[in-house]
Amino acid sequence: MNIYVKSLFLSTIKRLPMPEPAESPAQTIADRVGAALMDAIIKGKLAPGQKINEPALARAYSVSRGPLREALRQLEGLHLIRRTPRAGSRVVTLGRRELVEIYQVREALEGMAGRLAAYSMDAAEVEQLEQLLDQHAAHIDKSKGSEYFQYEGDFDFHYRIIQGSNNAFLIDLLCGELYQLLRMYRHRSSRIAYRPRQALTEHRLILDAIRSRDGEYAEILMRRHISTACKNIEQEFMTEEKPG
Amino acid sequence: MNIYVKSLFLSTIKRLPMPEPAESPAQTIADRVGAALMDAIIKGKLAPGQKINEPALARAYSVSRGPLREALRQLEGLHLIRRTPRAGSRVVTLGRRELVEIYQVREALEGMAGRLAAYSMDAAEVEQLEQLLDQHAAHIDKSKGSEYFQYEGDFDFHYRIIQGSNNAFLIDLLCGELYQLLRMYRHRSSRIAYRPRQALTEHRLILDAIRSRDGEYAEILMRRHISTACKNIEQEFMTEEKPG
DNA sequence: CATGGCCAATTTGTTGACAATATATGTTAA
DNA sequence: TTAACATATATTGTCAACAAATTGGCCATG
Repeated sequence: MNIYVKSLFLSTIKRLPMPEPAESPAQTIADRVGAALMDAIIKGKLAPGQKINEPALARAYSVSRGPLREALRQLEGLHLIRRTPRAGSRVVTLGRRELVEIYQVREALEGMAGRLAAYSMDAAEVEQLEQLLDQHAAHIDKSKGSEYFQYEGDFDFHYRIIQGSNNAFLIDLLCGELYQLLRMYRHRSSRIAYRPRQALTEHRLILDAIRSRDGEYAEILMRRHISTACKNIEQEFMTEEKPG
Repeated sequence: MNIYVKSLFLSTIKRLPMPEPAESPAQTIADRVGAALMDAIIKGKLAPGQKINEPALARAYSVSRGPLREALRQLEGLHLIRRTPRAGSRVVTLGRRELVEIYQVREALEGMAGRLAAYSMDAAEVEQLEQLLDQHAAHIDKSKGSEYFQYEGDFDFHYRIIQGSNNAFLIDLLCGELYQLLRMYRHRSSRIAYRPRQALTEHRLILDAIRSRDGEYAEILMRRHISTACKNIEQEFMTEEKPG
């Protein structure tokens, strides 16, 4: 009996120093083609509503249909494609209705993330967040052109707050599936009126609320911030549908 | 996806490992084995943390490994299994921390569902909901024993409110992935102190708020209701961990 | 001219075999 | 005995071929 316990104990110690192969490129083909497809869908290379031809796609990515089909299952879980049992898969079509629905959910979840972050983030994380916003301010003052960076920076801010919520399930939900859909909208209306200065101001307010550990206020501010963003994109949709 | 939900709440218990193809002819093998695995995980036939052996499982369900792997990808999206690239998949382990995390998300999302339902449900749906609660009351008065029905009834109530939210994305999120995890907890602590009378009372309050189109109040009541449920299950966990 | 059924061709679903990798076992040296 | 190494087994990942089913076109018919 002692022998069992001892050897078991030692073996567990031996495995502990081994870090999780998080960064190692030990990804499978299915994972890689899944990521590639995700990128292609978000960037519009696969148009919304487009039918997915498995043999053709497999040839395009130089893989077999097995991993491809696994990737498609994964993308279905991310709401990026819709498949009907024996009729094939299509890239999801995101309209104005879906925009509002997704942003309603996002408002609730990221509002919660803001509240939780106010309770869970430590001083160092808050400090880093402030530095991030300083960088954003510098970028805005310097170059008006680089809109792309503004978007990425916006994502970065929200991303860190979500991470700061310290709720693994929430993090998974927001970063895993919801954000891919958001990126799809972003890419589509890339010439949107983003107003980086207003966004930065709102970000600073949220940061202040988090720093003073006012979770409820952080949630309110985050919800307003997201609600505003939704209205901006929605307006873009209107001008898109009625180009007159 | 809808098929899952349907079979869930009609509470038809299948003893066969896989649903007969005749009942779901439009489904693919991967879908059927996915549903069967989901059921097996939720019911504990595949223990939490258990390693998944693909050849063995494939033999058990009389399928090839292709569809099985597709099903595993799907289950991974539902957070029911976790897979590491070349080391295989394991059934997810749900502890107390995960319970709180999931219920935090549930509280936010179902609270929102309650609010939206107050604005979107029509009079007929409200009426049907009231009839459902009347049935629950009758069941509680008649038979104290059938705890199982109480649970199913609880799910049914929440399910209808979610549907009433009229937000397809929210419906998909709550009914699709979150509810499977909830069912897993429920099955694990099946002897939980459920208190159907208190739940029914709270349900009636929520219904009243919806009927009077008071979305904010419906949200508050729903959040409290879910928060209470979480505390109940959490207490069960404590007695489980410290059986003294 | 429209409609309905039939046939062919493309596409999806599935399978079993093959290759690459990780896990387990057994052996040897310290 | 422990630790490290080498081998062997088992399991995961991948592929190409097979089976089933849907889509589209075509022809015949009302």
